[in-house]
Amino acid sequence: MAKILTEEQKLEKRNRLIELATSILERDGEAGLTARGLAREAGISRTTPYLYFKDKEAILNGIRLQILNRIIAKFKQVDEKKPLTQMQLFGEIYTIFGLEHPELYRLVFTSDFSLRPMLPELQQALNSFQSLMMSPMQKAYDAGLIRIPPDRLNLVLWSCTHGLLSFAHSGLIDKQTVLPQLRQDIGHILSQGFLNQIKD
Amino acid sequence: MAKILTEEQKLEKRNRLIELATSILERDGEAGLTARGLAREAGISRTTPYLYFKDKEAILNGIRLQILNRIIAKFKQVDEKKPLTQMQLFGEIYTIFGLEHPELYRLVFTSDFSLRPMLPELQQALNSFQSLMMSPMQKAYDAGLIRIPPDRLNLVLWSCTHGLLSFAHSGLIDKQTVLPQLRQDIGHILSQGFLNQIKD
DNA sequence: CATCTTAAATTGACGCTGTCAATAATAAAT
DNA sequence: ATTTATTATTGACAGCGTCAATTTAAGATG
Repeated sequence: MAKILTEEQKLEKRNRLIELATSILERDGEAGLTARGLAREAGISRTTPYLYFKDKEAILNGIRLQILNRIIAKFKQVDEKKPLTQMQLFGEIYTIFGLEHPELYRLVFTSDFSLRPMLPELQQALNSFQSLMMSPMQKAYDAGLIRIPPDRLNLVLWSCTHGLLSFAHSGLIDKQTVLPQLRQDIGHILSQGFLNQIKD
Repeated sequence: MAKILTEEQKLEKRNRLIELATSILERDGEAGLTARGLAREAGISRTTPYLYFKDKEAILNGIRLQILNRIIAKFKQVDEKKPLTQMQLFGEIYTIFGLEHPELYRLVFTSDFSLRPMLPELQQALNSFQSLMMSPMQKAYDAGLIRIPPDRLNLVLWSCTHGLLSFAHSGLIDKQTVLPQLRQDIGHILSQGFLNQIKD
């Protein structure tokens, strides 16, 4: 059809495909997301997606990247100074996203990156995400509000949250118990085990 | 070939297929487990598995059931009276299984049962697993060793463990950090937050 | 203007998958 | 020996990811 697409136009087309793929994923689940189906819904021919993506995995990586950036953007919108409150807000944002977008969450946080090494761009986005997630913990630790190193606290809270979300997605526990459980038990864990006693 | 197979013989064939499917799953991952490949390795024709399983999902359910029973059997081998030690042993058994058999673990504990209802047999096996997992907590609670209801404690510990395993499987954290992290932080959480102070 | 070049898109093809329907093979019953 | 019922196989279909060959059409060149 066309010739000489600006690099920008190419990226635009690629991004439109990623957006569409994301919505298909959310609607039909991972098994329902196919390169051919994506092309069909985009109104292009079967193999055209392969002009913009090396293979199906590249499409998935595109989605992963977009989702991570979405979450990062939400974190950055938080306007809150007290580190502990900020930490809690980050946790709620993360959890609510996981509850509202099970398929997207699963794609980002439960894929297997242990065989082929992770795409560098994705690795970098994950690093940004992680350090953003940990920043309030770091601040709290530096301020003496917490008596456990931030990376360890992060791992405890993150894995606990992730575990609950995973069970909720599996149907092993009720979705509605996730947030209350987290608020109650993480609050309990923090106040009893990890926080220094502060008078108000 | 044959006619009139004893119900027992049928089950035997079915179980042999499940065993084979399990080893394929462990070797090649979920994507590498196909009904046709299973038949190939079993030395039978393409569609013969469908005589013993309604569809591919039924094969997966067979594997899930077998694995759960394996874990349950390991729990039952534990010979330990002190409830807190028993609880810890159960946790280690669970975690080590998850570390050693990532594909099997994923199939059982991260599949999506939220769309179609879970197979009743599987639901029942899961219930057995859960109540076995919780039994030392229940005992500890009854004995006044713990000040949080067993179901809540179970959810905290289980989700934290599951989260770490899931991250290890994804490659987001190092496998070797899982057990130490659990021993350290769960121990910490328990002693600081959930256990009553006992003199020795 | 017409022609050439080249990037973009399409169609064809291959082997793989899950699964249904039709057929074959075989062991027991008559 | 023939019938019957059960186990197994083959054929077939649509869908998939993906590579190769082909078509399309926009800009460059004459």
